[in-house]
Amino acid sequence: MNNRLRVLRAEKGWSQQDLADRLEVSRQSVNAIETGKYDPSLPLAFRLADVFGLPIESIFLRD
Amino acid sequence: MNNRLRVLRAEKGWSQQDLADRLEVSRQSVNAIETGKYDPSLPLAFRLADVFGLPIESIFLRD
DNA sequence: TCTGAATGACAAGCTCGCTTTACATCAATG
DNA sequence: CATTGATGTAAAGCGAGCTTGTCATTCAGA
Repeated sequence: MNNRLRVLRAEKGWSQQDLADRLEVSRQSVNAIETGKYDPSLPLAFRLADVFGLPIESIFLRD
Repeated sequence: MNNRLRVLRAEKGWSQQDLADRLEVSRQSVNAIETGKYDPSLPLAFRLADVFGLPIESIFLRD
């Protein structure tokens, strides 16, 4: 799964730690997801959608 | 996470095995997700969205 | 009745998602 | 320089997601 997290986070001007705090996960988790090490769980994907105010399908892309 | 899988599957007239085949997962996984034992991974949630032709957010509900 | 399809559930085992802790690199700023 | 903030990465550990295999129950139909 490809994702647009890095771009979306940059648009908000947030550090990985800022985003991690909003999501209530560790900074390493944010980093691992951004760098494509693994996909987030479904609940975490929903929290990302909420934080960015976007549907899940516009943050994560099939492929 | 609450989900509407049981209803959606019934609308299609599919057995758990039918849905499992389309998703390429085991019948036990479909059953476990329907009965709320755990949430699907994000890639599997995308496959469910594709199979039902619906956005993820209309299949899985925050809660 | 008997059989087969559908469902629910359990166990063991593997990998993935996430944690904490820790260390290294790089850029900017004093 | 020395420091600080942001980022990348790694290791160990735990629970979640998914597998195969198996068994029990229910219900429709020959």
